[in-house]
Amino acid sequence: MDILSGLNPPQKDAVETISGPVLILAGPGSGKTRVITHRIAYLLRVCGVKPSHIMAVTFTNKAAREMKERLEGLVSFAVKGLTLGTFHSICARILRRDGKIIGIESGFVIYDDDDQKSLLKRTLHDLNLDPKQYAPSALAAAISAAKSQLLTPNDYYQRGRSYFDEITARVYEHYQKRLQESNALDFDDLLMKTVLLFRQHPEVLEKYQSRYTHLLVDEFQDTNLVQYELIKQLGGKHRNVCVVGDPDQSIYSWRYADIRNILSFEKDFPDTKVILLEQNYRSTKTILETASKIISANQQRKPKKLWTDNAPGEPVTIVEAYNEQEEAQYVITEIEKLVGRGEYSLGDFAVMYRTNAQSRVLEETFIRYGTAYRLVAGTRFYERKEIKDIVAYLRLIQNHSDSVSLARVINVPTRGIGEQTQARLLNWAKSMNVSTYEALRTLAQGTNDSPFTPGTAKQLTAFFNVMENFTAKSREVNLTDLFDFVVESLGFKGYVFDQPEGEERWDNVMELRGVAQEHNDLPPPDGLASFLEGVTLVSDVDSLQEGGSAVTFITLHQAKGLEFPIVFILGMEDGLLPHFRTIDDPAQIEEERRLFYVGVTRAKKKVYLLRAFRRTLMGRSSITTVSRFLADVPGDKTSSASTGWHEKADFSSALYAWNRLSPLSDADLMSGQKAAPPLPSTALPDPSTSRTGLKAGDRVRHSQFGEGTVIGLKTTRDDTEATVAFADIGVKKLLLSFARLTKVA
DNA sequence: GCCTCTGGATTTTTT
DNA sequence: ATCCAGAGGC
Repeated sequence: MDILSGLNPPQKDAVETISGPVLILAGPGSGKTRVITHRIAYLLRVCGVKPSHIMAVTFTNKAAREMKERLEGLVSFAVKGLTLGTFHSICARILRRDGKIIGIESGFVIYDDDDQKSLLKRTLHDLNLDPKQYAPSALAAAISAAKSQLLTPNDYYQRGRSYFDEITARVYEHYQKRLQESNALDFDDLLMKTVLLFRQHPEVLEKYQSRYTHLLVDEFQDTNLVQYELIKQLGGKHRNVCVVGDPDQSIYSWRYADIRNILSFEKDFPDTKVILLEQNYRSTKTILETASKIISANQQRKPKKLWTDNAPGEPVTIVEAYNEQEEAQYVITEIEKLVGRGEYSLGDFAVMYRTNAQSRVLEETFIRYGTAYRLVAGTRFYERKEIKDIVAYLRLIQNHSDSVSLARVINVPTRGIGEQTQARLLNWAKSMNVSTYEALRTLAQGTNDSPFTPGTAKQLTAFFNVMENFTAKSREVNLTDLFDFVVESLGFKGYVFDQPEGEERWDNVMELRGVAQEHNDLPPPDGLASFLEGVTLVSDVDSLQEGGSAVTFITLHQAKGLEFPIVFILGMEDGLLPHFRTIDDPAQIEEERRLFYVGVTRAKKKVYLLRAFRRTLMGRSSITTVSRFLADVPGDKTSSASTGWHEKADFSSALYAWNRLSPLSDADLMSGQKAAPPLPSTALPDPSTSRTGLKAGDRVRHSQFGEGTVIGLKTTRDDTEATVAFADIGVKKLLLSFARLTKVA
């Protein structure tokens, strides 16, 4: 049987044990993804299970997409009807179909963190609470914590101890009311409401339980209580539940993931078969042994014995740079050296770090050297204002109750509806006990009982008519036509162009149009719905395209599940890794160590661990402390390198003391003591090359615009903008982080 | 009602 | 260092 060939005995076991609960404990690089895809293929091809009876849950949409591709490669036909996605996207689907019974309209919108924050602010305002005293972010965290433990506002009242708990309970309750009014759910609601739906309506649960005869859950160590509850509910009938995880890679406890789910699983499913995948196929012996040493420093864990047949390979290189600029320079120099030898290409390298802020220096340095890179996250496309505005219009079209979107767009582009008017409108709607949108309708129908002057009433009515017009259109035409209609009716182009970097913003809008186009084959209302869902539930890694000719910059968290031939881990300093916010809690330190472990085990061939002697954080430069984790890295597996600043500085110890005492800037200290940076800053930005490996003159292809020639590249704060001349469309400026430009030979 | 300026906060990780 | 919210001027 070809589905089983090439698997080792425990892998084979994991694929073939399809009845009853299975817990697969899979070490890094042990072929976990392979096992999952083969298992599904086995179910389909050998056991004759229908795709529609299988649910597979992944951590990211990207993982889901890749799994589908690999699966289809294996079974060599298109798999239709399989339920495959993240917990969030699967729950959204369930609630759209069956949420009505617990008061969720199928057209609900999903509020992201930004929307959540807006709504919380309004809630605070309603409750006469000072947002300075009760930080919306802290309340959001508390509410999210509550929801992750299935606590309703009522439960919260009963648990409340401190004054802050009391406040939180009140805010939570009111916030939920506001969400309900807006027909909106936040991320945590997607999970929690699904569990509640199943609890309150066993007949609905029964429907799903019967349908899904086989359940698979990846990254089980990072599930929270609600997700685990869902697994128990859905798998409760057939009990063919297979969960795959690695406690040593649990790094999301701050998102209320709970390792104890692994222990609970064996208790809740007493006949669980446990399968260990311990052979590593990814890394060299040196890397695997180093990683094992690191993780065995954790007290709260079960020891396990990972092994590999791979060659010993090269030592782990530990580097001490002078500061973060030099740290980045070392990375580049090393990469250029290895690429120069022809052994590796840029796509083989990943640079990993604890905090997103660390990517900045990397970017600056890579831009200066003209080395191609790609940053995961950073520029979050969907967080741009012009994008959020359009999306808010589209959301409001789908769901007139969406108060956050309404508030966002009612005066965009400016139509003379200011804060006063908006506050008055909210109050008026409240007094009539209708939604804001319905209040507008009343006004438009010509009531003489409104609190507005005729002029203001006219403005509001105009806005209402615009929305009605959009809504009518949305029922008739496909998504891009609707998109164009909205954008044109609003005069959005002119509006956007009047703002700084207008052209760039406009091109972003056009990129969004390109995304909309992908939903065009669905009939009118569905296209909009599926587009909006995709827009909210995407994550940053989802857009990462592996390989290619650029170095990957990525946080340690995002790196989970990925692999690269060569990995650099930056900022091996106490305060960064482990992060200073975790340092007084041993449990959290252990999680930081797991994070480090995840980073190291991403590497196939070689690992570099870097630290800086001095580092500037939040505007303050100070001398660092070596990460305590380096003490766990076995000395016989490492080699040290230096960027040479010790030797170049003749009085390094004096310099050290001086640094401690003197408030002089880095520039003062470094003059004459350290090699000058390779290029003066006036040489940036280099117009002829970009971090994506494109240069002026290259032929490229764009999904919408067709083929064109790059005529210029400009690096902005967090992105590269390419100016491309397209044959049919003319000259366009495109953001490379988003526009999928492929080079044509 | 809208725009600009300034002081204050802010940075851990994300579906 | 950078971003955001609130205050004050037009």
